[in-house]
Amino acid sequence: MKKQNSILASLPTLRRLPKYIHLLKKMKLNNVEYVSAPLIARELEIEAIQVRKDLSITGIIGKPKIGFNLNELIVGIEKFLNWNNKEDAVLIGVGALGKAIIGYKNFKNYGLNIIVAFDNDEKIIGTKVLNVKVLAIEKLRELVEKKKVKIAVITTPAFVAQEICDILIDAGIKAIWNFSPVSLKASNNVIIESVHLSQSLAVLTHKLANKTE
Amino acid sequence: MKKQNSILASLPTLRRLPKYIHLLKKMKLNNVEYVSAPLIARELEIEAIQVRKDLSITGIIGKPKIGFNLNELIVGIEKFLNWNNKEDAVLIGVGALGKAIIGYKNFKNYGLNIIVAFDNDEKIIGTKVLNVKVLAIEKLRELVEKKKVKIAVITTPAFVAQEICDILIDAGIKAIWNFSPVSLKASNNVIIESVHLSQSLAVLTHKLANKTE
DNA sequence: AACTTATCGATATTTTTATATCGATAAAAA
DNA sequence: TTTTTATCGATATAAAAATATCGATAAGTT
Repeated sequence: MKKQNSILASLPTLRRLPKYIHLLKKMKLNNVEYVSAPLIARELEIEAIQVRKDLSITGIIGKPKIGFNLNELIVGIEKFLNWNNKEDAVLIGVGALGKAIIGYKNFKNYGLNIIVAFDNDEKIIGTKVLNVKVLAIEKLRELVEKKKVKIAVITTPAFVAQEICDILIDAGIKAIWNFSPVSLKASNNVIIESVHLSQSLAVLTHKLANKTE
Repeated sequence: MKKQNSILASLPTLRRLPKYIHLLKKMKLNNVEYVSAPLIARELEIEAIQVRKDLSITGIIGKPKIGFNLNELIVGIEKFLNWNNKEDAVLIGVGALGKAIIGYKNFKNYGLNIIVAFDNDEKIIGTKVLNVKVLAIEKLRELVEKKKVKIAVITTPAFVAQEICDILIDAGIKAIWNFSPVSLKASNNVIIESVHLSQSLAVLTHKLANKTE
């Protein structure tokens, strides 16, 4: 039986790819044309061999002594991540975090296009956050079904997150980007990708507490 | 020579610890007294053995057939992460994301106490975001030095992040929680922990594009 | 009180990820 | 044109993390 939601790269590799894109785009502004693995490695403070191995997954091949063509590489990575196809998405929970995500217009370069937001607060329903309309939660299901939206962003308080998740999946959502501090339960043909800020904070606080000097 | 910023647990373990805390605190509300590794594993959809191994690092020992004392475990993990000591922190960049972080009052339970924020926008300098004063960037260095603040949160736009980082380190900051999409450069006795949302999004978009059904 | 059971914690194995090695190649220099 | 050089990409090794195994133990059952 084929594994569901299989990925073609290891998670660590997948997570490094956006770093390469960031760096490459920055270099592009300086009209750099070719970039080598050792150069990228130096900039990002990782090993050259790891860069080469990560990049190999895109199929882009480099030239000895010179490196990789910058544009080819950017396009190759973006294709691999499917960032060339901007997927429509809905966002649920227009609190401070929700607004921040909507405001982060760069996400369009990351394949994510938030077309509409939902909330249950009468005061903001009907308003707009940077061209993104805020609708009542009741309209969520209908819109997702009608527009065949595949991606949802959950930025609600924890206590409603699972409920929203259930509605979304029932309406046909295929992938959820979850910012609520909850382990969402869903059938495993739905992709759940969570950002738990506490995880990152745990690394920081523990390291700080055990600093040697 | 001793390795700098050494940690006593692997990064994957460190990142799972907050998940355990979340679950355990939720269980505590239901007056659960003991919790076993297999039970935690089922809830979080990971392997029991991994839970046991992760928890062993706290030194808390469990009883066969019963499991671990819930309260002991919570306290044990929190101590390990140093979340029992609330460290004062400053936040720089009071945009939508900065406000979201300030508003996330739970961070106090995660050892982080944001005492003051900084921005360069005249319109918000002098105002408050949920009891947190917003001061001018110019006062950053002085305050950090005077109050001996160790942690800073960077939620500025990308193009000023490195500059702010340099000021912070010069003022004596020991750890930076970075939300800007930039690889901050710093001497390696300073802890930099970055939240790059594009990393998480890369995992999601790639998985969605390669979904088998 | 003896037996059964679930889970613990220590040790061993497997899997995954990162790093090292090295011949091949193409650009630049001699 | 030949030589030198830096980097590529394939294969091999090492390190890290996840998972399996198993005797020990204490709660619950007979």
